[in-house]
Amino acid sequence: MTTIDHFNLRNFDLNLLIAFDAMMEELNVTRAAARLKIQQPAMSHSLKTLRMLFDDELFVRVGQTMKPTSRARSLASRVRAVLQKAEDALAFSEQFSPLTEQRTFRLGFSSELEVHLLPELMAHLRVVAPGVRLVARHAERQNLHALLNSGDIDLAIGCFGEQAQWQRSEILFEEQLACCFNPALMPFTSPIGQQDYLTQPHALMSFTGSLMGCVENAFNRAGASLNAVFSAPNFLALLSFAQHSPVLVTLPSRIARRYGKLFGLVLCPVPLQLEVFPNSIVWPVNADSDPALEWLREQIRDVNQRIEPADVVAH
DNA sequence: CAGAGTGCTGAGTCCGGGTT
DNA sequence: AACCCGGACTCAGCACTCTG
Repeated sequence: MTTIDHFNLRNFDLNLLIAFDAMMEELNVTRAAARLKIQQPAMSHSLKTLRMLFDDELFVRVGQTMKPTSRARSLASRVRAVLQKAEDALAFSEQFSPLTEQRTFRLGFSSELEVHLLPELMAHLRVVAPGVRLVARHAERQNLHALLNSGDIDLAIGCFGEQAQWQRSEILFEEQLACCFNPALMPFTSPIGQQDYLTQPHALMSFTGSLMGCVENAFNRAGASLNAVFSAPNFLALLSFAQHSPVLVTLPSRIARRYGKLFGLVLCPVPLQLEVFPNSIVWPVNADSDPALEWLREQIRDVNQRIEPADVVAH
């Protein structure tokens, strides 16, 4: 491999080569300037510098055109080759090959997505990328930034609220709430009326230690308050509780639909106009250029779409 | 008269010296 | 070693002059 004299290159403005190439293309200072999106005097200044550096006129005015000198003509092909190589180098990006890649991804999931999305995602990855391994971590609003910041996870999926400036995110799906109850223990049938919904005892998911958890603001904005008697960070505990007690469980509609029946519960829409909860893929900005993570985000979108194409609970 | 070249200016960047 | 500051330098644009 040949060495590069960085000191000499440091003192040579490589933009001058671009100006030279544009002049060779246009043979006109004004048009060459327009090509580089600069004003004609700036191009003229560059030409003056090039003339000084190469100790040659390079282009001489003959009537209405600028004729290249023999020195300029001999430089032209070499300058073009340099610029072409630079362009190729900048356009190059590392390719990611799912079938041959050996890599461990570390993903953060909110608790419901751990069971709802992760198994299907892993099953899918085993087929399309057999060399890929996955380490799942539990991620919630409270620890998301720390996990991403420390590099403990490559990306996270869930309902996390506002992202930091050094993070990127894309909405994967918008979640609605639904409720479940054991019809044998409750004095009504599905669909439940608003009055019953607001007065009956409730169990909710919460990661904050409060009874209402992250849905509290949504209910406040809807002008409603629930009679919350139980909260847990795990939806299985809520469903199991509702199986044995006369209580309403309000939780993400995907979870309610998929697991409610397993606990002998009936599903019904929440009889309130509540906002939706955006669930996003979140990753650090510095992972933007990683083709493997870009590929993984695409797989997550695909798997999510396959699991639940239309995530709607009818009101 | 169209287009190239020049002088001047402002904005941005670099760099070296002083200070903490 | 890190930070700050002021002077020097670079670059591009404006206004104008020059030239073929």
